[in-house]
Amino acid sequence: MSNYKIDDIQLTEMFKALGNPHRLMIFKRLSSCCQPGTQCDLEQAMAFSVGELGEGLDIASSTLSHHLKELHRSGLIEMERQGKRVVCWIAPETLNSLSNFFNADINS
Amino acid sequence: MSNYKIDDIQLTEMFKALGNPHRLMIFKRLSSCCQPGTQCDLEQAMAFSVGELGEGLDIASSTLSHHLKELHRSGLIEMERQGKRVVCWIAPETLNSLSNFFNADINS
DNA sequence: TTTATAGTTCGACATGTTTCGAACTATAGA
DNA sequence: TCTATAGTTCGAAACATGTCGAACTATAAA
Repeated sequence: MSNYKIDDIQLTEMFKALGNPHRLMIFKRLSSCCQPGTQCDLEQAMAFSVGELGEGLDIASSTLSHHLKELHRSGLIEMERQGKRVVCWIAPETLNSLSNFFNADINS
Repeated sequence: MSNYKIDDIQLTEMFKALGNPHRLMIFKRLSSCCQPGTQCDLEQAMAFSVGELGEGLDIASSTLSHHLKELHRSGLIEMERQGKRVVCWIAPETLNSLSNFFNADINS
């Protein structure tokens, strides 16, 4: 089921976060653990490190860090230090909530 | 079914368009004709005029016009002059495509 | 304790975005 | 044809964002 409703301010922040090509790439990379039609409920199972997320993006690490901070602030991703690295994963319920926004009860 | 895949550039533009509080409000207003769990297949049946979309937003008409242009350029909405007014409606397939993006096959 | 690896924070700069009001275009009706 | 209504375009100002390199912090390993 999961009908948790995100408020408009947070929704705007999430879309703003995804409205940048680099951040969209990062988000897609993080989403790649989720099988079609299902929710990624393993959460951290397929988490990526900051360095892995930046591969192929051709941006400075400081810029990458900034983008990840934006994704985190918007509520789209979670971050946690694990030893030398910081790992990231899609915030649970995020995919469902956003899918629902376009799917159904948008009616304010 | 409808598995039309939007490319990353257009996707970024759509999210950028929705990443503004005024434009998100407009988009939600336009989506309000769609019933929960269904696609709005009447298309223009519940189209709104530019003026109607700006009601309660408390922005200048030039600003409203700019926001609608952004929503249109991103591919989220359609616009058409009907007499004295210009009417807007959600671009068909948009809601499905975006819902699918979060629902399933994000895998680039 | 020193060194290497992994990220973050900071300041600066260039570029985009939001917003307005004024001036404009398009249509319909008197 | 003149006027009112509905939107758009333009230029300017204020503000936000994306980017970098340099300097920093945190952890692990030699």
